[in-house]
Amino acid sequence: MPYPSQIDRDTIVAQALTLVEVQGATTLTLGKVAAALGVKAPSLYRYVDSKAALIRAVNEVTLAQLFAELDTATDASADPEAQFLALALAYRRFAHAHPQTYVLAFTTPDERPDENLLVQMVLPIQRIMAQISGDGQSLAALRGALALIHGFVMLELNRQLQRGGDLDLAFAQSVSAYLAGWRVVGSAESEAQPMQMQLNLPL
Amino acid sequence: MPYPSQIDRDTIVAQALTLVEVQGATTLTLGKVAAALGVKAPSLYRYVDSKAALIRAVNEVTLAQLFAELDTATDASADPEAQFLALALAYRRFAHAHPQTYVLAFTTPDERPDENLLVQMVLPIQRIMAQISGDGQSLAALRGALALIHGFVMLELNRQLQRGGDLDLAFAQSVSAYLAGWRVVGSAESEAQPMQMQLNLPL
DNA sequence: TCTTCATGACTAATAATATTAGTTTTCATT
DNA sequence: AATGAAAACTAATATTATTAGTCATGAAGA
Repeated sequence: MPYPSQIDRDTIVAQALTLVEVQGATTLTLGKVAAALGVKAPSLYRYVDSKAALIRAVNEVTLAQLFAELDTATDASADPEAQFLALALAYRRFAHAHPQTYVLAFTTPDERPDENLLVQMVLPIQRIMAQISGDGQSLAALRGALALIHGFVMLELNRQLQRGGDLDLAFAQSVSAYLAGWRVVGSAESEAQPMQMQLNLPL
Repeated sequence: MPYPSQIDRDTIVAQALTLVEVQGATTLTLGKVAAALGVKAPSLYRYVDSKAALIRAVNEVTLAQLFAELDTATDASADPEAQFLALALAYRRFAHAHPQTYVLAFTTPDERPDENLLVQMVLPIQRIMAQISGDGQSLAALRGALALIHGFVMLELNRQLQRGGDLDLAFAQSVSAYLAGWRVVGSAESEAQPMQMQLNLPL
C-alpha cells in the first residue's frame, strides 16, 4: 500500500505542535514531522509554505488554545479582583501545561503569530482590568498586568527562579499586590507621582 | 601577508555580539563572524567549542553589561522606592539599547547563561526590595518585580504592545503600582489574603 | 645560520536540513 | 480501458555546522 497517506495541513500542524511539546522546539525538523505522519519531508510543502510558516501555524494554535482556556476561566459572577486572579492562574496553568509551545509562541523572533490573535486573547483580561483601574489608566494597567503574568511565567519556564520557596504563592501574592497598587492609584487618580519620580532619577 | 590574523576568544565573542545586535540573532552564522574578522569559519573552533558555546558566551557578556548598568544606576542616598524605580528604568533602558542581545540572553532555550550570573545581576534589586517588603516576603516580592520588569520589556521588544499610548508612563505607573501594592501587603503582614483567594477560585 | 616544532590559520570533506525540480503512483472520471 | 489531476516520491542544490588533515609562520635551540 504505497502512496496514499492522505495528510492535511491541520494534521501536520498538530503533529508539529506535539513534537515541539515533547522534544523541544530547537530539535524540530521537517523530516521528523513527515516521518511521524508516514511521509517524506518534501511532501509537506504541498500544505505548508516553509518551516517558518509551519512554526507560525503552530504558534497560532497555541494562542488559540490559551485564548480558549482563558475564556473558560472567566466567571462573571465573581468580583473583578477574584476574576482577574482566576485569569492569571489559568494563564499560568496553561503555560505550565504547555511549556515548550508557550515559550515558542512568545519568543520566536520572526514567526510571531498574527497580532489580532494577541488582541483577542487579551480581551477577557482587559474587560476586567477596566473595572479595577480607572478608565484612563486601564490600558496601562492591562499592559503591566500582562507583563507581570507573562514575565513571571517566562522566568519560571526558563528556570530562572531557582532559589526555592513557594512559587505558586509568590505568583498569587505578586498579582494581588499589583492589583492592590492599581486600586490605590486608580482611586487617587494621581498619575503625577510616577511622572515626577521618573524625572527625578539619575542617568 | 598570509596567515597571522591573530584573533582571540574575546574578539570573536565581541564580534558575534555586534553582529547579533545589528543583523539579528537568527541570521548569525559562524561564516559571518569569521569573515568580519578576516578569517575562515573553521578557524573559530580553536577558540570556541561550538556555535552554541559562542552564543552562550555572547549571552554572558550581555548579562555582565546589564549587571554593570544596574550597578551604575544605584544611588544609596535616595529612598528605597526611588532607588527601585531607578533600577527598573535603567533595566528597561538597557533592553531598549540592546534589544537583540537582550532577547537572545533571556530566551535562548538551551544556551542560557550561567545561573550565578543571573543571581549576581539581581543583587542590587534584591537589596532594595528587602527594604520595601517585609523580610519574609522579600524573595516573592523580588520575583514579581523581575517578572513585571522583564515581562514588560519582552512584550515591548516583541512588538506586542502596539495600541499606542505612552509606554514610558505605563511602565513607571505599573512598577509604582506594584511597589505600592507590596507596601500595603508588607505592612499588613497578611499573607493570608492571597492564599485564601487562591483557594477560592474556580477551576 | 639552519632545523625543528608548536601555533594558528587553511582547504577539503561530512552530515544535517531546508528547499526546489522533476517523476511516479493512484484513482476517479470519462 | 484511457486519461489526468492529486499527492506522494526521488534526486538534486544550497547552506551551515563541524571534523580531519595540511601548510605557513616565527621562535627556540643546535
